[in-house]
Amino acid sequence: MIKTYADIIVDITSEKLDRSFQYLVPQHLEGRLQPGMQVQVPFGNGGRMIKGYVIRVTDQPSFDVSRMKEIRGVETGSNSIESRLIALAAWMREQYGATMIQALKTVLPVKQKMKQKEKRWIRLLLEKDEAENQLELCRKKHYVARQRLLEALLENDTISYTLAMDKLHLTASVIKAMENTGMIRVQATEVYRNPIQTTECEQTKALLSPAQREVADGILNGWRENDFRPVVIHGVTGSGKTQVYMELMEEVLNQGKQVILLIPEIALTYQTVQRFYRRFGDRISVLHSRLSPGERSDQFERAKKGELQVMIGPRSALFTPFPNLGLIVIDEEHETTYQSETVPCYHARETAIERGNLEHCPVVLGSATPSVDAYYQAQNGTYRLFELNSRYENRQMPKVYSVDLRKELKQGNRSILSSILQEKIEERLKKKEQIMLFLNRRGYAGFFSCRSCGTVMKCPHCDVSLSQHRNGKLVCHYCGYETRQPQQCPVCGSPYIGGFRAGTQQIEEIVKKRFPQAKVLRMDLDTTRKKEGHANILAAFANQDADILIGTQMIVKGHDFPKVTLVGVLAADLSLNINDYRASERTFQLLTQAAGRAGRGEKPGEAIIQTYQPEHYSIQAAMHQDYRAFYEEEIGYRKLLGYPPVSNLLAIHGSCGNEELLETGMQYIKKFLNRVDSHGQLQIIGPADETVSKIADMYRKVIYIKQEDHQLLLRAKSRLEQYIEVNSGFREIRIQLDFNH
DNA sequence: GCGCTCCGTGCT
DNA sequence: GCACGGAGCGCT
Repeated sequence: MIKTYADIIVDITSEKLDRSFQYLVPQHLEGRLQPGMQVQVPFGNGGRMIKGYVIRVTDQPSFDVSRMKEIRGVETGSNSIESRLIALAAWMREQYGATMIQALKTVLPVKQKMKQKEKRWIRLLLEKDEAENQLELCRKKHYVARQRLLEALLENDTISYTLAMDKLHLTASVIKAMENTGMIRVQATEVYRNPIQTTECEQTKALLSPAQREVADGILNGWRENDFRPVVIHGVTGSGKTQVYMELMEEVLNQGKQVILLIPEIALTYQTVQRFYRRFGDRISVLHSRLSPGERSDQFERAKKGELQVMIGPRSALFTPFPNLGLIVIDEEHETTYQSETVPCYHARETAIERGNLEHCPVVLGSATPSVDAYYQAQNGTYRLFELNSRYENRQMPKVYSVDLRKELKQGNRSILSSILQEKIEERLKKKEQIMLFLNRRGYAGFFSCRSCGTVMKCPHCDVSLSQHRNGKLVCHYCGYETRQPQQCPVCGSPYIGGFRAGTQQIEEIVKKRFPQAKVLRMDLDTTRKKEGHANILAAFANQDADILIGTQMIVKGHDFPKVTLVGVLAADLSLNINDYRASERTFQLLTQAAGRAGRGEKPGEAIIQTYQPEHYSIQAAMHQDYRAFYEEEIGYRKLLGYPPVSNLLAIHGSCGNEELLETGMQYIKKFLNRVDSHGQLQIIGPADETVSKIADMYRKVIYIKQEDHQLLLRAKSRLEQYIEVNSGFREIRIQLDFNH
């Protein structure tokens, strides 16, 4: 019989203990222990019993067995929210190649490191006039300390204890004495701050259209028949998916369960939240990136205690510790922001589905342009598919035209605005309707180059070109390197050196020059940097303080401007040229979403897509607003080349300051993989330079492995992880594994 | 997080 | 020479 060992994370919130400890598995627990289970283990010199969570069971000890202690017992009610979330973290670790600690940190609420020094408050117990009498009394008796405190309390009936001590120079004895007289009370309440501030609101309930009703009923009927497969709602832009979500949420809430609603951060605006608030009242709370870790964990704490029923937020809201989770909704499921950029690089959609599995709760994915991954699963029956094919109240879909910029150039128009677009803008301005101009900046850097020899100014630390900023500086977007704009080419000395014009600022200038009568707003990183800048611009445009809104991707996400009847996409195909198998998918989604901004009010809308590749299928499909056509074309291409979702793709990213060391390291990995893969089942590609081959002086290389069988790939991944851990040669190289990203 | 060790301080 | 206590270490 082989002995088994368990890696345990102890339940002590301290940076120092943020790693696993290995324990012996006693005979009676052998084979019964599962990751995520809660156990009792002796810890520390005193052998004091504490809670721990199993994160891995293995038959290979990685610690001196003679010094190892034994697991004492399994928690009987080992089904707490925490253990379910830890099981989710274990899955994330396995799936996305992270350490358990990294996974746990993303999943569990950040408990405050400062041992929540119970913040104490002093509260005035007296009525105002009575307090003033007391104050007068203190003045007479020259009780200066009491006087100061009363004055402060009259202004603000609760003040923090520490503030009273420091600012008002009081001593504990004074406060104690006053507390004994019954004038004040010292209390240690935790004050939760609800990030939503709103006025009283009636709980409104919009009637569903027949199409929405049908979708909602279809989904609910499935649940009643215990069909808990994930659901994809493919609803065209403006079809009112939100109302369907609300209907489903209502049903789940009525069963006494809780709901998580994920929204891309960029769409998480006051208006969106208000809509849900109006329907569900203060049972909801919102997470967003501006919340401090403390405020965030407050919200999680409230959710755990059952004070909240609905959590709305970006991908991190997925880990809300609801005791009885009944539904997870992911709006705009195709959005790239659901992919985490930091380790573990989890995808909220996949992780939500796993959490759904663990908690037996359904997951609903909604989008006007479903991700190819989700739609593929819906096609093969793993997910259920529902469609909303027309807009709410039968509003018309926008008419979409494409303009071939090559022809435009032949006809002598060198402007970024095609003649048709200029005409249409003119027309809308006359009719006092609004226009959105969308610049697809993905894959584009505002580079600065020499017109004579073609030298492009590059960052000395990264393999990217520098972008030109208005302040006369060139900036690297990867490492923040800055330099003055040179007056002449550093290579050939030519004075004809300058920025490649295509940024939003330049477009703003061009548009202002061409349409001097129009009021123009620009939304990009520069204009939204200020706090609330983002919301201010959107509000101004919604108020019709401007005729034209110019911006990058951030203007196309989910905003509803009823007066917009024309959307112009200035250079549709910039994102087609990036080196990524999802480039076509991203382009199609962006174009469809952008076009979908037009005609959301009473008047029908139009969209103009300017492109150099009008024949490309993702542009064709976006023009005809035909998702199916796009999907069929795209899935064929993915099948042919072995990309997800048809096949699985594991990326092994390596980065290192020493290029040679990196190359040999990556070659070793390749050799190892070839050894493991004795049957030649893995398709190993690389090592090759990353698209950006150097960032902040760290060279970057990548190996891709393609394999249809997910399990087979997972096995190769864990073998590789062990190999890297054991071989000290990899200490200098940062290796990051990434699944289907 | 908590008990244990180590070392400085101060008293005998 | 020893008792006390604060800081910091390590826990499987």
